Amino acid sequence: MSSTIYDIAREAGVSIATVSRVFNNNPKVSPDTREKILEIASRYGYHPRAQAQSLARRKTGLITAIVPIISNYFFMEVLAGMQDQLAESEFELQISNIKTTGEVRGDDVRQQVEDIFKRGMSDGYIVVSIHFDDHDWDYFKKYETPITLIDEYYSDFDSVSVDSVEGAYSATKSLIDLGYENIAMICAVRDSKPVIDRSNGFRKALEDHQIEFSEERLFSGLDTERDGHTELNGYQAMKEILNGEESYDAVFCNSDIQALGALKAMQDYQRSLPIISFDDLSFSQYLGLSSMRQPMYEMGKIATDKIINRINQPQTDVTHTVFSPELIVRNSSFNSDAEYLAAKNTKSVTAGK
Amino acid sequence: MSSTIYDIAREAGVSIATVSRVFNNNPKVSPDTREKILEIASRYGYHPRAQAQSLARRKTGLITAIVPIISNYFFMEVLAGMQDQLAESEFELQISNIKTTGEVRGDDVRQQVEDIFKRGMSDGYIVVSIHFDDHDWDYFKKYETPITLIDEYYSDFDSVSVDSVEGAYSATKSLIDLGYENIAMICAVRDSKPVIDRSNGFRKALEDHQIEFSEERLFSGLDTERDGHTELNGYQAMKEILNGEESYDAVFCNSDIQALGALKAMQDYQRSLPIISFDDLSFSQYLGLSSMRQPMYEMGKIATDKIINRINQPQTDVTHTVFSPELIVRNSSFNSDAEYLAAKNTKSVTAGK
DNA sequence: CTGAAAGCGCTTACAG
DNA sequence: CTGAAAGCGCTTACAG
Repeated sequence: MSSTIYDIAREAGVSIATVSRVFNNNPKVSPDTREKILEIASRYGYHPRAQAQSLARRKTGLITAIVPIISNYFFMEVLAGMQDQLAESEFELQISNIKTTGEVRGDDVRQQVEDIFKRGMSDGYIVVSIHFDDHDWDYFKKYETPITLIDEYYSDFDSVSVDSVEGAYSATKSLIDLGYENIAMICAVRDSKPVIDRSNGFRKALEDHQIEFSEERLFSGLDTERDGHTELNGYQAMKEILNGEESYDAVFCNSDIQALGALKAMQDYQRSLPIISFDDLSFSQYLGLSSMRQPMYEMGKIATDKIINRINQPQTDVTHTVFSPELIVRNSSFNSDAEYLAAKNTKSVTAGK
Repeated sequence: MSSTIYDIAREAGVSIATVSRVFNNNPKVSPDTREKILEIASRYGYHPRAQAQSLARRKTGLITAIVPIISNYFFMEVLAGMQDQLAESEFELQISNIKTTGEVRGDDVRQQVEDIFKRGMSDGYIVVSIHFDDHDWDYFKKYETPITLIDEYYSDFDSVSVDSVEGAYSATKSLIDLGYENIAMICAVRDSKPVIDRSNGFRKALEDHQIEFSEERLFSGLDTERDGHTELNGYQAMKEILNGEESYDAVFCNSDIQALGALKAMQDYQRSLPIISFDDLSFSQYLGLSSMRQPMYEMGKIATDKIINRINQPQTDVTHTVFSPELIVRNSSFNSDAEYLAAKNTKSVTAGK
């Protein structure tokens, strides 16, 4: 394609080493030479080819975030944290999306992730919301490449996550504390990691408060796109709750995106049930939706910090950061706005920002 | 770091050329040799380094999507289209985010984009929702690299976009046809490209229907984050509309994300105004929000198709695809659900999916 | 079917 | 301050 270091060197009447030095900000180049080279380079639109540099330097200056398409909104907020943290570093961010739904099975997901590691494109990888068992993670150690996990835990890789079980427990408990007794949960695809954790927390909270748990309290929706983390899935699940025999008096919902659908179902069926969900995406505030807040931005920042440290200091001890999600109370927790306002004035409630 | 082609060749007792052939699926390798090499490679976790391959092949097999952080939700849907289209090709997708807001000025944005081109990381670039004047785009031609534009137009690069002016015109007209006469518009940062186009369409629709246009009909909100494409901005703008002297009877809103805030403002102030917005993000259906639909998924697909063609056939004629956005009518267009239901049964309304 | 060799576009001691 | 040369890890005609 375009010009190379040889073209510039020839034109400037110097060796390629000197041209290289100019672009690496090596101070040992005379001002005159430097200026001349810069001028010629800019005329030719020359810049060292990234691939050639990585090869010669034996490092790429890149960090790759590996993200399932599923994580959509969640990831957008994590991403912002990564960006901001990276801004002060010498690394650039690349994003690789992998498919985790549809006809794609577990093995296939592992293969996709492995392919990314194999290509050796980056100096380090931040893997977001991808869940494997210990055996699989263990297998990846053979690539000897720095890896940091977000929203997942494995003992030998740095990680940052939120305690989902505890989060679901507190959300459910807060509903119980508000006086609701017959609580349902909107799940998603039952064997997905978040659903397993959150339904466990839900169950435990009920049992700890002498409310009988049964599988029938769990509604999973029909849509399995993105493991059921869709508006449609939440709509379907809530519809089932509203139209069933049992009359539930409150709902804990697996994710904000599903809650959006659930809210719509309540509206369509002219029924209203208190609901608390999980994530606290940026739009939830505008829906008046109570939610367990995952500090996604911070998670992105911390993970980025960890991966950079590990790239620079491969031998440091592995660290795990686990956040306790915080409940953001908004009016969806209540049967009416009046109740919400009343509650806001007592200290039992953490006001939404 | 890990093993190279030399390690594998030595271990297998062959030349590196043979190892290379195996990984390039060159049929001219004896089955025995192939199997042996594959076995050894898998034991070592060997795979050709992407950087070295690109250098030797003089192509990277990569397509980079350059995206402003601003485009968030819009981009998520475009991305899905790119993924699906890429699945059948030999290319992989990389995403590069650039900052376009905060302290970052126009020149800085150009510099960020240029840096990406310069690094020469990819065989082609899809630039999403980044707006420059002709002079700047012209300047980029010197990189002689394939570029496709989404949500932007420049004569010498392939592009796919939506006619924003026309879209705003139809949205406004549909409000007028419904009988509203005193219509306000929620803008965002006034000199951003989408706002300029959409307010022009808005203005033209009013004027064509003998409704006087004035700058006072335009409400811009205070928040300038992401050029004002935020929930908060929409909230602020709607608050101003509701609390002003003038009593407007309907609102055209610059984007769905702002409409979300506007809806919340109506709720908080216990007032309801018919509203139509622009984008039709996936959640809008669940808000009952009428919106001009941008076919984002298709735009992603088409752009991907164009860039691949150009990489393979650099000399083809430049093509431009311009969509006319389609109005998706939901109940936010009306003063009450009853009106919506009534309208649904006449043919003047395109039903929401 | 296989190997020796040139080349991709850089960086970086080393020597001066 | 500058250059010659080796090396980064591959691919790909060319010759056999």
